[in-house]
Amino acid sequence: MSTRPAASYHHGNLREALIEAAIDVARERGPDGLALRDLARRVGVSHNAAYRHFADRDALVDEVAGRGLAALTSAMQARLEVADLVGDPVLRARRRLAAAGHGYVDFALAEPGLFKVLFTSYPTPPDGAQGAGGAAEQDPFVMLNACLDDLVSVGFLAPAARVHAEITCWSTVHGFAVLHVEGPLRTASPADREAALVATLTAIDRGYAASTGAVVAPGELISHH
Amino acid sequence: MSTRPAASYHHGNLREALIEAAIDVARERGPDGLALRDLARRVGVSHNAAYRHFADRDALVDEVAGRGLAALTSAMQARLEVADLVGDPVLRARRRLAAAGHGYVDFALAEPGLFKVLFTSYPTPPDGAQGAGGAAEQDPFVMLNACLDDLVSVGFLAPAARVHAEITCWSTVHGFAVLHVEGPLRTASPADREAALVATLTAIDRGYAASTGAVVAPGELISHH
DNA sequence: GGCGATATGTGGACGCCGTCAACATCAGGA
DNA sequence: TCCTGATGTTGACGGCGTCCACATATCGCC
Repeated sequence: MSTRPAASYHHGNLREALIEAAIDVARERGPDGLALRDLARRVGVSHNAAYRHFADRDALVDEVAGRGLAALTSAMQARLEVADLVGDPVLRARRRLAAAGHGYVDFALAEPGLFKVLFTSYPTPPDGAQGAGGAAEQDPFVMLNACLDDLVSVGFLAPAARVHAEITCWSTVHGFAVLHVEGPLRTASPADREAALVATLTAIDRGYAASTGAVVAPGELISHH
Repeated sequence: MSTRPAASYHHGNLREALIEAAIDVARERGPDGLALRDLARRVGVSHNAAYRHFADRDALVDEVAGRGLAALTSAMQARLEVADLVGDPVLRARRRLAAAGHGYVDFALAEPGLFKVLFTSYPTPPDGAQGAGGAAEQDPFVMLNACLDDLVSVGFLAPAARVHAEITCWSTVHGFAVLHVEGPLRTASPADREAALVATLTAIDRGYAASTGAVVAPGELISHH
């Protein structure tokens, strides 16, 4: 009867039920609201039952973080795909970088709980990126590097300025997200937030244009929705 | 006997003792390691004694965050003062912005525990900055704005690019700190970290130079230690 | 078909934690 | 001197993560 994994034994497949409940709680209350006993109570099972599927609380949180990472990746990829519609290769590459950043921040603001959980156990990227196993190719960090490599190959970003650019871009976008999600700027209005984000993405674009002396026109970076 | 506030009554002045113990713990274990009962145990007083001086745990954490903010401010100010020694006004203004960012990141890496506590309760800046009360003038956000205004007045940063620049700079530097202190880049070597930070500060400088077409020479931004 | 190994879930206990309520003790002013 | 308020103590409650012993359902093997 391995064709029906659900609705068997005491609970069914409890592991997945726990994870789904954990995602719900994480979205509402963030990582600190995640409690094994509370989760067990919600699923209708007694405390300690979770220990048959997770070594400890951190293991469950890691699982939620993995799902959150996949969601973040999807959000970024959706943004990247609309940027791909641009005809001009240079503008397309520039829009792709801005889209990746925009998707990153939008996800953080749309799902603050998942975003916080995500960064309680994010895999260290420098090694995990080069795996041939396919899954790593959808990692946000890998996507960012691809965008930057594109910018170099179309001649918008100078190779010398490419060095450490992934750190700079990630830092900017991540800092913007953290400051607005749980930091001192969390009280900013959505309009101010969006304006500041566009200004920030534009500043990065302008800086990279300067590395090759490329000419940029104002307002062409952000797609007119 | 109000001239000797210490060494009186049951404990002396317990409030300060608790705060100092809390700072020690926060430096070692970060905000999650801060427990009222543990602190009381360390100070040699029974649990609940802290409730005569703090409304709840958050109030104590806020106090530690305040001390941490002062320490961050001092670290940044020390960096700013060495940048002030530069003769040329334009280079001085550029170095001041880089120094502010460098000091911010260095503090985060030198005191990761305090840095994390700091951002569990950081005051929202847009209003708190304009107080005439003197204390706000040493706020890091105010210092950053002053650096950016300097860049505009010496003609290095275009007024149009000044808009939202404080958000961009803060985001970049804060994201860099967070990613390296508690994030996915926490395993980076100190050498890589420093190189990436210099590259990031340089990228910001280059981008702002482009706003007015100012000419920059490579390597002149970071002071030769 | 039956039986034992294994996987899964239960109940209890321990020691943390924050917090509230009641009680004890000390300082200083009326 | 004695009362009042500030300060510290003891006890309790519920919640948490985690370990242990026990119960029960499932599956493989004979």
